[in-house]
Amino acid sequence: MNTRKKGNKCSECTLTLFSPNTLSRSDVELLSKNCSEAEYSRGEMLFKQDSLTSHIIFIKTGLVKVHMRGPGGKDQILKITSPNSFLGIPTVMGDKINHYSATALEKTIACVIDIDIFRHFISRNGRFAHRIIHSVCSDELALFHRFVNQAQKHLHGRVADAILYFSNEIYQEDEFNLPLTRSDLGDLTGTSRESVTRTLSEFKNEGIISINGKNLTILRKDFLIYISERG
DNA sequence: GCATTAACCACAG
DNA sequence: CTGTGGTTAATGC
Repeated sequence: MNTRKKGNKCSECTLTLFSPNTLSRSDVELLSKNCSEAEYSRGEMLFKQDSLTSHIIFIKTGLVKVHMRGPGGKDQILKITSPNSFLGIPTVMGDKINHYSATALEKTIACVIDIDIFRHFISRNGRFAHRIIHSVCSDELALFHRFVNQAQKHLHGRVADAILYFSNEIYQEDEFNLPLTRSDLGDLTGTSRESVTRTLSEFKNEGIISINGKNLTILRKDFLIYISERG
């Protein structure tokens, strides 16, 4: 496998921009020798639950779902990862085996980084480590919120949350194409695909959103927020 | 009891 | 992959 394609310099990669002024020139040089850019198409797995890991992945463009299969065999989406973030840190730092899978939701370009070099940066470069801890912590906070919301809100609130999440966090638009199937939305909101379908058409009938297929437009964001807040 | 919520199942585009 | 309808279990008046 070609690790350094012509014109594919680490110094120009968004990874080095991830935390400005933290990686020295020699760090970047080292990184160049231990990472490789890869492209994943929709539905392709970046890594799979229960398999061994040997890499950290940095998402440059695209969208990835991080999901875990539970004891009942049902999938739960833990989070959706957008560009400029790392994937697989908990696995690499906490265990050797992936506790979850990662699957591309759309065409995704990512940098695959050797774990030893990643650990090296963490232990030698305080600024880099700080930046990583910061991102791991915001992930954890976001997860705490989702966890509580999931447990305490009703179906409508959870689906409203998901719509607002895509609109606010991912697309910054009121109109967008859902990157997930209904079944995936069920896995994300902890419900069944049928309930997602029903809830979305109820929102549509009530004039809160307009939806056909994957294309969704938020018509009454205030209502959506209201529903999100009161289960 | 009766109503509501939401999962599960089956079948049809 | 989606939408729909019927059934069913749990929970709350």
